[in-house]
Amino acid sequence: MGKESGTTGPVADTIAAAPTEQDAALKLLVVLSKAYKTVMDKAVKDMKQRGLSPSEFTILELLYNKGRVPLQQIGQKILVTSGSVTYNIDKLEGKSLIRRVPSPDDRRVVFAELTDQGLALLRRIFPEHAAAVQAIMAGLGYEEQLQATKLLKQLGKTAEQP
Amino acid sequence: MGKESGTTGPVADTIAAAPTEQDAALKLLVVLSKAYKTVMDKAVKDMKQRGLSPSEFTILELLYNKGRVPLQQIGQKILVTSGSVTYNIDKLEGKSLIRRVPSPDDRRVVFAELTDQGLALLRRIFPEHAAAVQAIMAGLGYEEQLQATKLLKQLGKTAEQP
DNA sequence: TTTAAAAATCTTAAATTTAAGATATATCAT
DNA sequence: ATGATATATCTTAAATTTAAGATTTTTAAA
Repeated sequence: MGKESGTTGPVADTIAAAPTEQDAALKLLVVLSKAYKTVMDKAVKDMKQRGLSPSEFTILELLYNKGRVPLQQIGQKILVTSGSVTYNIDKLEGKSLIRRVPSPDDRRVVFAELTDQGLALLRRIFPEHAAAVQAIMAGLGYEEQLQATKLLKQLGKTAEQP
Repeated sequence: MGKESGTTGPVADTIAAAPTEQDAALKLLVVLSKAYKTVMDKAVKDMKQRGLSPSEFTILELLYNKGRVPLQQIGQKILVTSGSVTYNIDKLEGKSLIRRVPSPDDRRVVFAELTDQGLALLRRIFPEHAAAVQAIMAGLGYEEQLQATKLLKQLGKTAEQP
């Protein structure tokens, strides 16, 4: 038996040779998953301490940055289904952190926007959260973070398959 | 009003200056999330076409690569809770793709291992899936994939906070 | 040995997400 | 205007995940 070779499969029993193209892709998927979950676990812990689920927090953050946003765009931005948007917007509205505002131009459209209370909350919470995220990402130096961002952006941009 | 500046926040109204350290960290989190979800969406689509949920598939893949694995280690490897492991192992056992094997050494421990049927399935499915993953990751070239893997591994390795 | 603490699996209920379809409105070509 | 198609939100049920705690077994100390 050869030495451990990560998640590369029953084949890879060579001595630290360069991975094949396919192995590189498979390994990237594994590492991406693990990094995402590890990082998210910590970020989520920070969010929950503030009484918000990750989806709730992400929506609030979006509204904080963008102002008034149609529900549909929220789903597109944070990549969840319309059902999930409705569910979370309901919860946030129940907490009086956001409000629904019907569009005057298009009666199908409903905007979400922060209430004064929601804005006040974010003004207080966001800097703390940002500091927490900074700490979470400290495994990479500044330049490495920029590099990772560039690569991940490129990876995420792969054309949608219709 | 300044030009669009991504998700950097209400502050960033400078002209494409270098992001602050905190902005770099926040942006990395956003880009990591999006890349993960975009990539996973496609990988999951591939898995579901084969009648398996992502968790089921990931567990099968793990057993395919590692052989007999204690349930607890499965949870650690794929980063889900023990409840989720039980749920998915039950489903896979129901499909006769894996079987539970009690450890002879430690009666608390239960191994999961592929059945002949499960092994046959993976031998057929895995190469196709690997090809799909390769296509999904094609947004990055080979060297870029290695680089991304290195960075993500480093990022995911941040020490656990007790 | 008895006890205390740790570890592994499972159970249960609640939380969350998705998938599919329903409804209302808008757009566009007739 | 009419009708067809597309879009936006919501509803519902099912699937999945988590959180918390129960049970069993192991380990180590007294």
